[in-house]
Amino acid sequence: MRRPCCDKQHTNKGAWSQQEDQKLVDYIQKHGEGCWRSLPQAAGLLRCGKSCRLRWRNYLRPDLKRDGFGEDEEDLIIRLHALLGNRWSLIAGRLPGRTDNEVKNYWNSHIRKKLEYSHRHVGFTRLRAEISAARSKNQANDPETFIDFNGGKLEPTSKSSSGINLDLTLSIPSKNFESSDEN
DNA sequence: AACAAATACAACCGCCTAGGT
DNA sequence: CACCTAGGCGGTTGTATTTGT
Repeated sequence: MRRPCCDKQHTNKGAWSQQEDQKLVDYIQKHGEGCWRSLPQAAGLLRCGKSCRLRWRNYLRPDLKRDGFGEDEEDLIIRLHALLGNRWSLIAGRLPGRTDNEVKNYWNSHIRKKLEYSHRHVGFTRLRAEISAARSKNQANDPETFIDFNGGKLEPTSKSSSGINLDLTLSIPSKNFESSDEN
């Protein structure tokens, strides 16, 4: 049996209050991130360490964007998802100010529906064909190689108008590569 | 106006893995 | 090596809000 990450009987659950947020922010500003297990007690929070980490990373971090996703970002998510599947943290790593949770939620609630529509109406099918061709070309050369995949075309590095880094230099994972983008 | 259904997103859960011993 | 732990991840759930009837 796995030991629970904390004593759940003595922790709060559910939505965070403003006071809890403030305690967490204050503590991290003073001491920095790290040692999430001991943080709740040190910060005076009745929360599980994992919960603190999640709250900080997904909501309280000062570098997070809180506005909606732009077209550039949406396009990049679609392309990255076609390459990587549901590896949300990798995808989020390419989107400054975005979290894996945010990207995942956005995918599930917005993009997936759009793509279901697009699948039925040509456009996205063509994009996937391009991606697939790029993939097999790179794998054929050397399975360990890197893909330079810029905006769906094999072109040199560039940045989009909104400053998103579109230089998709990605090491191809050996397993689960043909992952769940068919749903 | 009242209710139901759909949507959006914050948060939780359990598994996996890297690193330390 | 095997074992343990903390941190990270993706899937899923819970709930507040919005939209439709």
